[in-house]
Amino acid sequence: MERSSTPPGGGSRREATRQKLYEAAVTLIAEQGFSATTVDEIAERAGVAKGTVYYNFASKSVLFEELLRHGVELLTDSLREAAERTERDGGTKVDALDAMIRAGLVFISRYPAFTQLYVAELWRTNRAWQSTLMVVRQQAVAVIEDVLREAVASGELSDEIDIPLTAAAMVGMVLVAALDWQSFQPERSLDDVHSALSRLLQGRVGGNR
Amino acid sequence: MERSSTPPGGGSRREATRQKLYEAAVTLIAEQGFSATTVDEIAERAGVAKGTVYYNFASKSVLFEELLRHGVELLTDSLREAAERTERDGGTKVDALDAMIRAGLVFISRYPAFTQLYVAELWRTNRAWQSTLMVVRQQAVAVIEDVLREAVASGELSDEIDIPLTAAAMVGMVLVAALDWQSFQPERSLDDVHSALSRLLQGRVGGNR
DNA sequence: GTTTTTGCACTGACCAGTCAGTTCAAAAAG
DNA sequence: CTTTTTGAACTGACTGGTCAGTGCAAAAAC
Repeated sequence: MERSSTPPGGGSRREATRQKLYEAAVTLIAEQGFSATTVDEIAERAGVAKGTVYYNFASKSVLFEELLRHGVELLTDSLREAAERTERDGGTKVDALDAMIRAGLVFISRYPAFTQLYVAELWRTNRAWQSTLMVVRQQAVAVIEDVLREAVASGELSDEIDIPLTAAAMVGMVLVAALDWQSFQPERSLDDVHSALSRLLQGRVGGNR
Repeated sequence: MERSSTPPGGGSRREATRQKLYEAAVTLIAEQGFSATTVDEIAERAGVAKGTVYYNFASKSVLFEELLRHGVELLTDSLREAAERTERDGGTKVDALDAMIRAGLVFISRYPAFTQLYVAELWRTNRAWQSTLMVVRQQAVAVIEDVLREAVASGELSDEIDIPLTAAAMVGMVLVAALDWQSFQPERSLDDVHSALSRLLQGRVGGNR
């Protein structure tokens, strides 16, 4: 049983296998959806035997759930980090929001398949991993809501804004713009996309009254 | 042997069956996804035999494609109508955008399942109905882009805005805010949600510079 | 006005194929 | 030696699609 020497990452052998399975699963499920993706396909794409999948994960859906948790954790960390960095650098709260938008775009362009898959599952009901999804969603949205709340507290934003709705709208703005960017005009630069969204957020589109 | 005579409802018997199948399919697929939804389930929910599904549609995916076409047509008409009505009433282009946001919200609250399903499929690749989806997406986005373009032409909006990206961002804003509204705080009124989004569009959130 | 025919719309049992998950002996890796 | 992986065979439930047959109301025939 050939094995490709020591995995570059440094983790245990098992962890490396898990990672390969995540990567295989995420692209396949993003393309085809969870149900249409077979365990055989995942194993093949990852270059392991089917038995290995079941040695590492209890079931197909457990693999998927852990994938979701893993991915959203990356996103949440990245958003939080962006906000904190801005804070340290003496930026305003609005600057922090802007930095989070950029961080969101960076994340989506780095992990487009994960994003796709997440969006496709988020608003479904009656699925096994529904609760996992809710928890994980709340973690990510909370980061944005926190910054919005601070911005209101500091008087930077009007206290008339609706925090959860505004957060959701911002997520949607970034998500859809980024997915469209990736799918339909991938030649555009990240800065391009970011500046279009900044302009929208900062009210240089709709005219003010 | 003439068939034509119209049964009570108004449409032919066949059309009524098709409608029932659409309704059954849209909720099931929104909940579970395309592949996880069986033709047996669709038939049962619609109260017809499985054979009837295949009598009316060539295949499961054809049923789904026609469903997509049908739904997006409703949306597109509604958006266009909102924009035209505003125009007739002497509103500005920005007013038209605002009216379209409202029309979007109304549509989503009326057909949440369809919206869910559409979002879940839109960015997938390698699926049979990919091309249908693209066509239908373009129809809807074009309506928004047209109004944005007119607003720029009339000087109402800066000509520095990126039309396709701004349109995508607006779609995302409405989509995600509305889905979150439906899923997580359904008690909110449409006006509530609409005013939060208006505020965002019209730059009363991010502070101006 | 009664009987017969026609064909659309629908039915549901059935089939051939697919897939998640299991099993396990053996081999590789460490 | 222990942990991990392999790989192939197997199971049993499930699924998309098929097809011979039914019901029925309008049309045709008488």
